[in-house]
Amino acid sequence: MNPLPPAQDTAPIRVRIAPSPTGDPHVGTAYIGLLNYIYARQRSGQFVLRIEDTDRTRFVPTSEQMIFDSLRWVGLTWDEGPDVGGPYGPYRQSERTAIYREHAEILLANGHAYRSFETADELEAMRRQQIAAKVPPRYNGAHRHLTQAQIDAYLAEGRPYTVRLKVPENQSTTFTDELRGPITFDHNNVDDQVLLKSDGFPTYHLANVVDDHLMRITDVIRAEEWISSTPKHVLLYAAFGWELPRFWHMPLLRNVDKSKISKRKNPVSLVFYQQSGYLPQAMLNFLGLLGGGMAQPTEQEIVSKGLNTKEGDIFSLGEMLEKFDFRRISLGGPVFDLVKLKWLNGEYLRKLTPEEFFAALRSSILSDNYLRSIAPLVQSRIEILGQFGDMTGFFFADNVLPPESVWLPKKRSFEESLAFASEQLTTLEAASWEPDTIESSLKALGEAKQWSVKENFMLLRAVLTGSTSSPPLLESMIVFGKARTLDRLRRFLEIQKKQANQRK
RNA sequence: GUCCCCGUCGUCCAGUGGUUAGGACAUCGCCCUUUCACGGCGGUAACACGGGUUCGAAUCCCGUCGGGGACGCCA
Repeated sequence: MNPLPPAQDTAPIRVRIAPSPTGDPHVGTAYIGLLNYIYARQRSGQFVLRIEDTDRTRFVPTSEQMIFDSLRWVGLTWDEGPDVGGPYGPYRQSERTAIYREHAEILLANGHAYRSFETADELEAMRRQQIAAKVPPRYNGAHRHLTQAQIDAYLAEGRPYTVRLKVPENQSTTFTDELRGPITFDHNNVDDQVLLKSDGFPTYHLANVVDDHLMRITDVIRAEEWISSTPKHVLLYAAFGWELPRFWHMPLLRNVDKSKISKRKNPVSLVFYQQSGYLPQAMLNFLGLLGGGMAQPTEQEIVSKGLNTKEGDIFSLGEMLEKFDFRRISLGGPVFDLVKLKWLNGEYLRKLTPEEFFAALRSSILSDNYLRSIAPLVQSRIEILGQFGDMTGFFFADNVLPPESVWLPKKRSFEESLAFASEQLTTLEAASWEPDTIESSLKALGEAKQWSVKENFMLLRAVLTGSTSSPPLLESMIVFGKARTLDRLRRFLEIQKKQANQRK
C-alpha cells in the first residue's frame, strides 16, 4: 500500500511531544522536547505538549505536574498544552476518549478494523507458545473473519472486546524517514494492532494518530524506538484518508553499555538532576551535544571570536536555535555520558560570578526549604551546631559508597544481602513517598523474606547514608527525595554487582 | 527467533572521493601551585572486517560481523 503524499510544505509547522505520566519526567523526554522545540522555533511553528495518559494501570497522579515543572526547569516552553490551553484541546488524552471511540467506529464501519473478543489471558498464553516455539509473537487473526452472526452473539453476551487494525495481507508499507530515507515493512511483520482496549481507552497508536491529525501536527519528531510501529500509523492515516506528517526518528539515548537508556544503569529522572545541583543550561547544552545537529565552529570562527577550542561544545539555547541543523543529526545512538555532563556543569558553574555562584547554592542544594526540612531531623541529637555537617553530610553528597564492613549485615551473605537490597529498591519504586507507606511496604518485604526490621532498615540506612548511625531513616528519605534515594540505591547495587563480577 | 535501524579514538562530535583523519570529555605526562582543583602545554588513542567501483576510498555499492530497537488490551 502506498502512503498518501506528505503534508503540504506550506502548512504552518506544528510539532509536539507526548509524554506519558507514569513516573518521574525522563531525560529522554527533555531530549526529544528540546529537538521539537528547536524545530518549531526555527520555523516559526508551534510546539505542543500533549499528555498521553491512556494507560490507567501505569498512571501516576503526581507525574503530570512534575513533567511540566521539569521541562520548564530546563528552559522549554510550549505554545499549547493542558496547562496553557490552546485551540486544539483538550491536550490530555484521557479527556478525549469520546473522540477515539468515534474514530474507532469509523474504522469498524469502513472495514479497516474489526472486533476481537479474546481475553488478555488467552492472548498472553498464545504469545508464550509462540515464543517457546521460536516464532515471532503475533496475533493469529482468529477473529478477523468472524461472521456477523458470531459478532452479534458475542455482543449480545456482553463479551468485552478490543478493536484491532485490519492490516492488509500480502502487501507492504513504505514511508519516508526524513533522516534515513524510505523504510519498508512487509505486512507479514505488521501485527493487527489493538487500537481500542476493552476498557474503552485507546492504545497509543490510535490516540497518537488521531490527535496528531486533529492537532494539525506536520512533523512527528520522536525517538527511534517508534520506527517499527510507524507502518501501523501510516496505515491508520490511510484508513482515515488523512495526509501523512513527516517522520523524524531521533537516535535513542544510551547507557554506557550502549543499551537503551534506563534507570537501572543511569539516572534518568530530571528531578534527580535538578535536586542534585545540575544547572538547567548545562543539561540543555549537553542534550544539544548528543546526536550532532550543532555544527562545530569553523577555524575562522575560533580565530575571529577568540574561542577556546573546547567552547565549540559550549552553547546556549539561543545558539542552538541559530545553528542547529536537523540534517546534520547522526544516527548512531549517543551514550548519555555523565562524566561529560559533569564537566559541562562545572564549566557553567565556574563561569558564574562569586555572587551568582552563591545564589546558585542558596537556591538549590542549600536552599532555606531544604535546610529547614533537614534541621528538625538533627536537633534532638545535636550538641553543638558544628556537628550539623557530620550528621547530614549524606544529604549533600553526590556519592555515598559505604564499605562492606558498614553495609553488610553480620549474619548475612553478600549475595543474599544484595538480593534483598534489590528487593528493597523494587519495593521503594512502587511506594508512594510518605513515611507510613514506605515503612509498611518495607516491613512487609522484610517479613516475606525473613529479614528482621533491624537488619532491613540498617541495610538501607547504610546504603543511603554511608553509616550505621544517622538521622531518622524514613524522614531522611522523604527529605532527600524519591529520585535521589532510588538512584543512590541503584548505583550501590550496580557497583556491588560489578565488583562481584570482577572477583569471579 | 523475525523484522527494522545503526557502525570514525574508551565517550560525544568533525570529516561527504585525494587530510600527517580534526576537536571536546576521559586518560597519561609536564608546567603552574603549600594540597586538591582550576588553568596552560604535550602524549596515547579510531575509520569493524572482506570484496568490489575508481588513477585514488573513512567517504559510493555488496556481503559478513558487531551493536541497538521493535515484536503488549505500555507508551
